[in-house]
Amino acid sequence: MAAALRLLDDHGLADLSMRRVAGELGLQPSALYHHVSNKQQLLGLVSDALLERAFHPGPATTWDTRLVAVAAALRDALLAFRDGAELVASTIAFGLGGRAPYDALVSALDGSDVSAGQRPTAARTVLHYVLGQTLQEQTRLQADSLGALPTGVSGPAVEESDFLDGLAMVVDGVRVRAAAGSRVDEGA
Amino acid sequence: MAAALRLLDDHGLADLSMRRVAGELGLQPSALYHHVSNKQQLLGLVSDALLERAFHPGPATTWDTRLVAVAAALRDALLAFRDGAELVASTIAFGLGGRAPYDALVSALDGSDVSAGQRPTAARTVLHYVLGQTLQEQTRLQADSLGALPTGVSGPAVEESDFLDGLAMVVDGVRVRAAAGSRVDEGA
DNA sequence: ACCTGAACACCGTTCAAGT
DNA sequence: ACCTGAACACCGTTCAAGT
Repeated sequence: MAAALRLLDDHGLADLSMRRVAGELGLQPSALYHHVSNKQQLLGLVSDALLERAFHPGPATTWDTRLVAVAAALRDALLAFRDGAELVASTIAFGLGGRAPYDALVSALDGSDVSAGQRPTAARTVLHYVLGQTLQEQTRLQADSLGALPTGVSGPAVEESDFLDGLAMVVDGVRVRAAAGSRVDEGA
Repeated sequence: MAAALRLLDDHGLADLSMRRVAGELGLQPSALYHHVSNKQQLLGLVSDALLERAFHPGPATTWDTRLVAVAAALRDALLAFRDGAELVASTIAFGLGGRAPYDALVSALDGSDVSAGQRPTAARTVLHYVLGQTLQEQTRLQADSLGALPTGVSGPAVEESDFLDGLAMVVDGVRVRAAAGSRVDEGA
């Protein structure tokens, strides 16, 4: 995992091949198949290793600040490694890793008025937002670092506020459900 | 494009290689490089061709029903081709195609109280939700079609209601912004 | 303008064989 | 249990050469 993460961060996801990982370890490619049954599974393990090292949401008191904190921590983790968003998004989509972020989002809703039935929906929605937005961000950042000069010396991190704006919208959507839940309670 | 879409739908994205597309046309692989500068560009064109054939949102009167209609039409388009969600999501993420859905979402907000500055954010948020959710849905559908027996004869399209539930949450988030916009107007 | 033929530098995966 | 060596069936891309 250490070798794979080093390879990922130094050369990108495209170079994270079975042959290169094996080479990094001084092994033949076929040796990896004694520890993993195919490349997708290895990528799932690398994705989990990345999250273990970089995904550390801090504590927060209310459910909505917790949701924002988990989302921001996930974005930070994905941006901490080259192609991190692409790797984690794809392993999550194919269900071979990256369950920690989803679980953290569901836990963030503990003590909220969002009904138990709606929490998976809320968690998935926030997760899709963070993955999609961060993937696009990271792709653009890497395109810029290869592309033309920084024509506008464009200033720092225009993207972070974009991220937080969209995130606030999603959280507002969840809040509407929380309000509906508490109204039902009050009505009962 | 017709050959590529046939290949995609019959054999999946993994088999949509330059060599297979060329073979389908009775050409050498190198011949494709006279029409396209690399594989990513070709995938962008295939993605746009897919959307042209399958993405047809119907008309709707209010901005929020329009948003839902565009989102549902996009989901339908992605599900209409094998690996459609994966193809379109990746070309959109890398900025090589699939601009039509984003544009349609922005247009859907015409006449809403969402401010001009917030419309791109709202459109991106809905777009990320649809792509992420549909990718996960399609992946699971295809895993099921290969995997074990339908143990529960599980009933039709549990996923569609999941999709609509999450979509409603996102649209609620946008609605909060629309309400904020109209309140500003009333206040002035 | 459009295509062929051949080559370069890679892939993931399998499998017999070794220790 | 863990690994090597060799092979199979592929990749994307380049480039001289043809018409």
